[in-house]
Amino acid sequence: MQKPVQKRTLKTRARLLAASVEVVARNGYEALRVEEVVQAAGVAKGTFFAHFHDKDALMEILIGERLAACFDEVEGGAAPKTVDQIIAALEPIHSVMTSERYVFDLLLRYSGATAITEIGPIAHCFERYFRVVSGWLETADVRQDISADLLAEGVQAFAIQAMSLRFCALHSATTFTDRLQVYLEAWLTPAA
Amino acid sequence: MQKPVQKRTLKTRARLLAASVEVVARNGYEALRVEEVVQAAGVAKGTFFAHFHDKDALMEILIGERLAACFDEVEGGAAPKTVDQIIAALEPIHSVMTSERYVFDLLLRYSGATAITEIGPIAHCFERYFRVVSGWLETADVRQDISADLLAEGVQAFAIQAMSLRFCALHSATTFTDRLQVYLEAWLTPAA
DNA sequence: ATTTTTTATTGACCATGGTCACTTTTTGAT
DNA sequence: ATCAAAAAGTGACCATGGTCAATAAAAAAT
Repeated sequence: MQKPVQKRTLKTRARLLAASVEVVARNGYEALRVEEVVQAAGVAKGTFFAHFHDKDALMEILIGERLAACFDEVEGGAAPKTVDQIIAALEPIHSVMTSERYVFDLLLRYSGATAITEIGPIAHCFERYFRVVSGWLETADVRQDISADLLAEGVQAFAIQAMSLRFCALHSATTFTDRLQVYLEAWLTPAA
Repeated sequence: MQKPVQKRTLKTRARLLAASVEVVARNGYEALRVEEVVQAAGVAKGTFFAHFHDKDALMEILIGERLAACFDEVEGGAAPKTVDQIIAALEPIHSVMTSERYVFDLLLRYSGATAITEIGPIAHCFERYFRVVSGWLETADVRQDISADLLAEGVQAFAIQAMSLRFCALHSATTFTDRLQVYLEAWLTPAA
């Protein structure tokens, strides 16, 4: 996968990815079947697994790309200063992350790199989330007693918590945004 | 499943659970195969799925029971007052939760109730986690500007974050306990 | 006791992700 | 151009979770 020298390889991989995007567009991520993808791409099943270690690896790429596009957009704008602005700025990212329960579960599963040598697309996204938020917090209107990095880790933890509860029937009284706002105000601008 | 009136049903279910515990004891949760369980229990495969909706439902029960035992133990002790004491008190629970990556992933996946009518064993555990910690925080040496409930939600979020990073090769420099301590001090006793 | 009805069990079968020995294609050396 | 070696592709096959019509057992009705 590191050195796809042959032109054929690139073309096959591109066909597989294009077919996957198409299949996902039709029925969502969860409903994607490898069989469907290889048929749409016109290759054999074995070829799929020569290009992607497993189905999850393909999903990582697809979802990772979508999130990367979100990050590009988000980083294009001005750095948010307040809690409300931060939540608003992150909204497109959180929206994609919670677009499907299946997607969110997969994100959590691959949020950390298993081995140092292979940092997957999703782990990259979480790294980027951390860096972006940390960058904002350095000049934002927030508590200064702890580092922006630590604050950013907390923002990530609370965002994940709020997204988790979004899928939970028990806590559906509060909306995702409202909950995240309560969390982040308590975390970023404590009054104690 | 609600009304197992027949004695036979209870016996079969008990045999399946006992066999499962045995299988898990031998090779861990991840390696459990339904085929292995039904063979050990001496029943047909279909019987398994008449008693448990799917493999995950069995896992929820097994892991839920283990966690419940931890909670019983933890709740038996005195209420911790400081961050260090809280971390120490929760240690047995966090230990089980991170005993296997497979277990942790499953916990995250079922931490929320899908439907209000059916709160699974794992969702119950997280509810209990929340209640226990919230109870402690009411009389603990922590910030008082926000409710104990909100503080407890944060503790849960940070604990999950710390546990996640425990499985992440990128952030293995810091240990789980150290990281959680940094988080909770910043969350529960902010100096700003 | 016999029949009927409800409940539990069975195992052949299916769906789907993943493997691998073999074939085909490409590349590079002669 | 020809051939040997390397890379890519193939599809029959496997592993495993899950289904369901048929069967057996238990409970209720007669």
